[in-house]
Amino acid sequence: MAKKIKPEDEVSTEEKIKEAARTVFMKKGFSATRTRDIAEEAGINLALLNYYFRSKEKLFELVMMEKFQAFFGVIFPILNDPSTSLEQKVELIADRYITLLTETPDLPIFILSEIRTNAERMVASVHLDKILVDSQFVKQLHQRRPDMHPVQLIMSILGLVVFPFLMRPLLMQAGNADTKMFTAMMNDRKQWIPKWFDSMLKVK
Amino acid sequence: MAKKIKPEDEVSTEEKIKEAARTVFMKKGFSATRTRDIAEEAGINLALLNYYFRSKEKLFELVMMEKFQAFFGVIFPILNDPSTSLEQKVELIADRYITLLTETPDLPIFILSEIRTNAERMVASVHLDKILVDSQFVKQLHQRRPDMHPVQLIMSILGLVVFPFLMRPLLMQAGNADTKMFTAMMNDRKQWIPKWFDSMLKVK
DNA sequence: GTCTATAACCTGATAGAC
DNA sequence: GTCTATCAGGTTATAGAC
Repeated sequence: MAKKIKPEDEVSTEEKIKEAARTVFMKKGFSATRTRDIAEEAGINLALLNYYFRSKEKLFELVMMEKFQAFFGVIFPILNDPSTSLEQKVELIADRYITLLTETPDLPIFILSEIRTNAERMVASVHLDKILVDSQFVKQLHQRRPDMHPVQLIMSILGLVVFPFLMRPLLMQAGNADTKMFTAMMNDRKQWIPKWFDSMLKVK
Repeated sequence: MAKKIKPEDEVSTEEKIKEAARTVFMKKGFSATRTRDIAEEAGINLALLNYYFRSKEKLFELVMMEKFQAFFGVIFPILNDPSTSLEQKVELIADRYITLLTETPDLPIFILSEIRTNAERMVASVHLDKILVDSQFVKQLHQRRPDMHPVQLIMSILGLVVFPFLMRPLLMQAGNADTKMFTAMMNDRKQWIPKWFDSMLKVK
């Protein structure tokens, strides 16, 4: 307590802008966002945004890197953990992603939308190729089921976990689900996705 | 032949603009697209765009409705066909979607991105709720597996089929796949997705 | 550090000649 | 129908006062 100079609730202007940027960029994407929106959301003046972050692009990149990290940071450590089995990896991915995305459901559509315009730059910072090719996951899968392509398996798990969050706005608007029901459905998935893959992963 | 006034390759200016709009909107989305981009792509003047379509928004809505129809028009007739079994429906969905998306891989990200900004308007034109609730698919599933939620099943099929196309830019940029390999992987899916669901759909 | 005012630029849309 | 020129409004970014 004595160490703190500022009280908990006193947030720096810089952080206020960053937080506002997270909110607005996530909701509308880069192109549809105006710096004025961010300034208003932050409760500060437009000029301050440029004072702290130089430009809309620089501020965006900051947010993007953060979100990118949040999204892919979940899966990489799991895939590379030598102490877990294939089955446990599947279970962990399902569990961690559904937990993360239940908190921030807009994350996948944000990432995927912005990748569309910016695939080159984004990819440079992930190294999907390196990370996948010599991961524990790939080795384990090759040993167990050399006939299965690791990318196919990853895409299947992520498809089952992430895709519902991409359809969420449509489902909820159409009256097929409310927040509570959607969350319940996703928690169901935490249970049966691992079971589903268990039978798939059995040695032929 | 005698009926045709214009030769095959002579495309009307209106159609040239529409086609350019499809290309540019699909690639960049509404906000990031400038009417000047479309005019340039069409090889015509900016003024002509407004002459034929009045505004950027009107032109976009045209394209959007078309693509929306292309995307959802695949699944609805299959779900409502009384002459096919559940298993056949799964197989048809996988087959038709993978064929469609192999031709137009940008379709899903386009639809989902624009829904984010425009969920309300879009949903009005789909009636997901009505169409799902009293579809043949729902009836058949309820009879066979009353414990399974139809939305869960649809999301799973679509997740497995559509999600890879959303990851495509990332995979290809990262060097994990080229166009040919991606297409091969998706054709694999045409085969095993139906098999996968077959065992799932068996009566308990 | 924070504000107001404004510069500099971009973008959708139109007027008017041909 | 098609073009050039231009308007009107909006957007990012900065200058300069406090």
